Amino acid sequence: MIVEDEESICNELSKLLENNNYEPIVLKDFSNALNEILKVSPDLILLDINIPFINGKVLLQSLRKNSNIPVIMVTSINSETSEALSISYGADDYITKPYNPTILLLRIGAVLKRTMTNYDTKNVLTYKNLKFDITKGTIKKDNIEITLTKNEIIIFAYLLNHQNKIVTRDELMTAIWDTADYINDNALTVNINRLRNKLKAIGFEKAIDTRKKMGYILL
Amino acid sequence: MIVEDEESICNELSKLLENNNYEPIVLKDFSNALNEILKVSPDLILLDINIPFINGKVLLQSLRKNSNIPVIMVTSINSETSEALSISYGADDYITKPYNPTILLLRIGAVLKRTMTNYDTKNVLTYKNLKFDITKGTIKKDNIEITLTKNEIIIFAYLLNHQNKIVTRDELMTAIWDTADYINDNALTVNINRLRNKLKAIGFEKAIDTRKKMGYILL
DNA sequence: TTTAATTATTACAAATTTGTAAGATTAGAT
DNA sequence: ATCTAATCTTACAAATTTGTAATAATTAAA
Repeated sequence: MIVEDEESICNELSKLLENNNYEPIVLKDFSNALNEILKVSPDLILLDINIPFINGKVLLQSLRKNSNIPVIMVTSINSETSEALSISYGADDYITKPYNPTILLLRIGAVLKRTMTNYDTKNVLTYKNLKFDITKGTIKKDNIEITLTKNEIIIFAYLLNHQNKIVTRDELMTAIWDTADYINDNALTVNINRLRNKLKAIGFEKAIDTRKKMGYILL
Repeated sequence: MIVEDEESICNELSKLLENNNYEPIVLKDFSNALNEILKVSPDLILLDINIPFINGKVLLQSLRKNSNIPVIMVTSINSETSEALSISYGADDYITKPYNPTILLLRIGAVLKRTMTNYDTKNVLTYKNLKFDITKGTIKKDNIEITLTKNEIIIFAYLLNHQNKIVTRDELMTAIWDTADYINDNALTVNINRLRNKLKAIGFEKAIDTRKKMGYILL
């Protein structure tokens, strides 16, 4: 995700990233940046320190209260103080404008490599403003924590790994029982129902949407 | 992991990778390559197509029967046929010698980026010649599959994420119950015991080693 | 070699999870 | 607007998982 107000730079960056098999998203509404970031949940953020409405460092600080999404700070001034400050606010790396495309790509690769292997990115999936510990089967939102059972974990993980795509009932049944022609096809419905009730308890009433005759989708 | 017989190239590559925060391991014994690879379970393999004892392509083919570890093929001949063949044998990318260091780093970054985000790398951990589906809590070895319970999943995942390091009983208790001063400290011992029995059933009798007064270690 | 602390094993009861059945609701086709 | 197939809800019994306690085995220190 590119968080940057100069449109020419946004376009340049988008093209560069697309050509290297990334899927750049440009953040436009800075007034609601934090929510937007949490909603999209990008793999990495290129964050310009000088954006309108909100200071980049302040945004980073609030983001860090909810998320470990890797952030590379982008700034026009090359000062050691700036760099040190960015890192202390929770940035993963720091780069100055004008950037060298190759160097930028290498830094992105390095940050992703570093962050993709730690516990949190391997075992904790993020969905909006909640964190799903896939191993423990716990979902944390603010200070509330709920616990999922084995089948609920499988369903939620599957939906999360296919977010914004319709997932068929057969797919889910195969994920749980390794076969879709389960004796009682209602068993899935019941398990979905149980998961939904737990999600409702933490304020996600309409997270799992039914697409009749097609399947389910995690919004 | 570097699979290459020319020592000068090995040294060069190792230095390059170390300088970029990777942890290169050079494979020396080609006669037992497959087992060695599965034992080490590296994040990525640079595989020279012309190594002694075993043909690189054959090695890749046997590897793919057990593992999805990303592989970049290295060859001295630049032919489209070679490239197509490597990919068809299951390589993730292809590069020719002599390589440009920057390009190599970019390709490594690109391959890791691609592979780190798919289901198998996010939800399936590899341990020796078995695969642990962290979401379903199943361990597969050859054609045998065992199922772990919630606590066993937490313990095994924790040990796996701290492989070859001693893990204290307190750490494990905190991982399971969020607090180490659990009412009955024997509960952990019992759960370790249950996990060990299941691992024994698939031929991993001595995987979890006790380090008395210190904790446990996954070998 | 003996001793004491640490870790392992086993069986059991309580708690949780799961599938099932039976009935209620919903949405889309006619 | 009606009907029907698809999905949902609820309660219950069976199966699984879990912690506990009592006892056994092991290891490191004295």
